[in-house]
Amino acid sequence: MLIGSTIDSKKMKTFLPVGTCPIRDILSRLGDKWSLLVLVTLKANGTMRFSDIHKSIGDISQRMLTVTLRSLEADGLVNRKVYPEVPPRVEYSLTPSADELMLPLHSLVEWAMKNMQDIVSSRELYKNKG
Amino acid sequence: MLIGSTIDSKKMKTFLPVGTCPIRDILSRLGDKWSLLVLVTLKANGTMRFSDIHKSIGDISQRMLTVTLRSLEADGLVNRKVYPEVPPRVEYSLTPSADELMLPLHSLVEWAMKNMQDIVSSRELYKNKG
DNA sequence: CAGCATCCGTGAAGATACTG
DNA sequence: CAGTATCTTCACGGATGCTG
Repeated sequence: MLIGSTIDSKKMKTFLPVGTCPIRDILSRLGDKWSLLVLVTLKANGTMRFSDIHKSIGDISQRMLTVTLRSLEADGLVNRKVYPEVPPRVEYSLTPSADELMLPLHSLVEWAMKNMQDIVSSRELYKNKG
Repeated sequence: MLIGSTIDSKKMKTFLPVGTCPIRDILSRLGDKWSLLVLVTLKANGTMRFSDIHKSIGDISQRMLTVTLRSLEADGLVNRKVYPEVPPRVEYSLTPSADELMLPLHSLVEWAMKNMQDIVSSRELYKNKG
């Protein structure tokens, strides 16, 4: 449940604006083009170097991988460890917080797998008629 | 787990591009600015009219509410029932598919509630130092 | 290797006005 | 009431080039 309150005469539940609602905030973060994919990649492979994540995902640009990793790091979802070597080495891994996130995410993924066909069919139907 | 395969010598798990991956597809849908909020609003209030949803959410534009509802309808997540009256009345409700979605979503929300403070703190910390 | 800087195109979304 | 139409803005993300 989002943070809601009952404010009008109809007893209708309403919700806080995005700036103060944790769910809207977090979902919009995770819902960007790459965050989720980076998290799942790190989950699947454990600690990874920048170039490995890049190769693993394939169609992400260097810039967007950097941006995404920085954002996840800022949110405390990934650890970033720099080794002062030449050539440089940077390793990324999930934080405990992100590990916890994987469980709800997993059930969401299961829902998606289960309902994927229906959604595709529904879209097709909607497109061809309305 | 996303749809992955082991392709290179490092046994690194890789993932399919967005067009063919149900999870990336669905998450990007749900991760847009308003879909989730509309779904949760409908879950909390049951069947609702257009204007009620509009009032309940508050800061969504008429246009974006229409766009979002159409998208959810196309995906088979909301029912749209039009009553041929004057003035017109249109009622929206969740489909069974969307109802199922609420469970994984709920655990995601719980994670968000639980970790919200840490995330905010982490962001603050990141901003002030790096 | 792991990035940062810069430029730029595109689509998402807001504001406003109008309608059956 | 429940939209549609149009215009505009702006941030996301891609491409490219450079660097410690």
